[in-house]
Amino acid sequence: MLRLSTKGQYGVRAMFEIARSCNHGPVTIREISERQDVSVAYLEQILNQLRKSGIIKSVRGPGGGYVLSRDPGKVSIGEILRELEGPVAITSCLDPKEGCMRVEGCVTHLLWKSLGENIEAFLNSMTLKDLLEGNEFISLKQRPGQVPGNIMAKVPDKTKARLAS
Amino acid sequence: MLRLSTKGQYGVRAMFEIARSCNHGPVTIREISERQDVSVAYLEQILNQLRKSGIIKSVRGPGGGYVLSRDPGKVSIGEILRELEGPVAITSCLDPKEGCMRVEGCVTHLLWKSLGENIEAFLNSMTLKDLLEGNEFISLKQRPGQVPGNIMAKVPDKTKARLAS
DNA sequence: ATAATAGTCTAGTGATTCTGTCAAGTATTA
DNA sequence: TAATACTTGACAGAATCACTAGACTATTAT
Ligand code: FES
Ligand code: FES
Repeated sequence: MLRLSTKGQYGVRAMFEIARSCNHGPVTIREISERQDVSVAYLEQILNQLRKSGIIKSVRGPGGGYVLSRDPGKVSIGEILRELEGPVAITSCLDPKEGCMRVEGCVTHLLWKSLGENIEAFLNSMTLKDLLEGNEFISLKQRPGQVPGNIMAKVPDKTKARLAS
Repeated sequence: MLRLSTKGQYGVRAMFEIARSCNHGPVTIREISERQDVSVAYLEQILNQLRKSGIIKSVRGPGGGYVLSRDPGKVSIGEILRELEGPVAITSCLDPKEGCMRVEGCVTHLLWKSLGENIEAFLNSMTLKDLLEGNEFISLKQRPGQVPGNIMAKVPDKTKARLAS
């Protein structure tokens, strides 16, 4: 349940690639495609949508590609996903475009609303910088009984190597 | 993004109706249908699935209907949804039935995993009893700056009346 | 017995959304 | 002017969703 579409997933992975090269000039769609195993044609769609929102900028012609408009620390995962898939809306009742006549007196409405707010807070608190640093597994909230632990403990060696390069 | 199917939503609302009458004998599908505006035929499917999981029991014949197998406080929303829609799986990579070859070295895998665990914890912490008491809007976690406040403050009068009866 | 009540089970179907592909075009640079 | 790269809109197959239909079984009251 609660699956994210591939569009959103690929979008975040593409943004990671752009963020990773933010000090090395623009990244081409082809490069992103090769590094993340997503077709060029599909990425075109996704990146275009993100460009229109102003989150990334494009450079045309030879040597061109995509660059971040902002600091990686200022781009949240929530923002990327909202642009590609619309706002979090667990139920149609909570979708600004739809709504519901039964909200008043509905026993579950606040439940879904609360869950949605939780998710949104999580996604907004996570940025591309966290992804670059391998911090993505730090939950927004530590539940009772859970201990933070060593930040790099769970990061695979492979990832460490890529991040170091 | 991240929409819950109507099946899950209706399932929780149906379970609420069964829980509400847990001291008044079985509830018929017809009653649930009328109180929650869901078709009898669709509810048949949903309740049958929940019955097979053992979460509710059925009584056939006149005067029959459905009853809870357990205390409302022992039935979590997570359990209901898991039964109807499978486990939380933000991405196919996290779905026990699918998986992914790229997990090692994938920069987003832990992000989605962490989000999924957060959601699951929220859903598991919420029970039918909370719904009956109108506590459903208490977020699992109070974020910094948020104050708990009066528990019944946001509950509509309509709901209060229904809960009192 | 039998009629009425109420749950059980299996299929199937139209609508929608998802997950892409394709092709023709525009802008920039060497 | 050729090569590189992004831009845009249309479209199509597959999968999932959100139900509906219909035939069947079990229980109780009369
Ligand atoms: S059914 Fe729409 S708010 Fe509950
Ligand atoms: S793509 Fe499957 S784990 Fe990241």
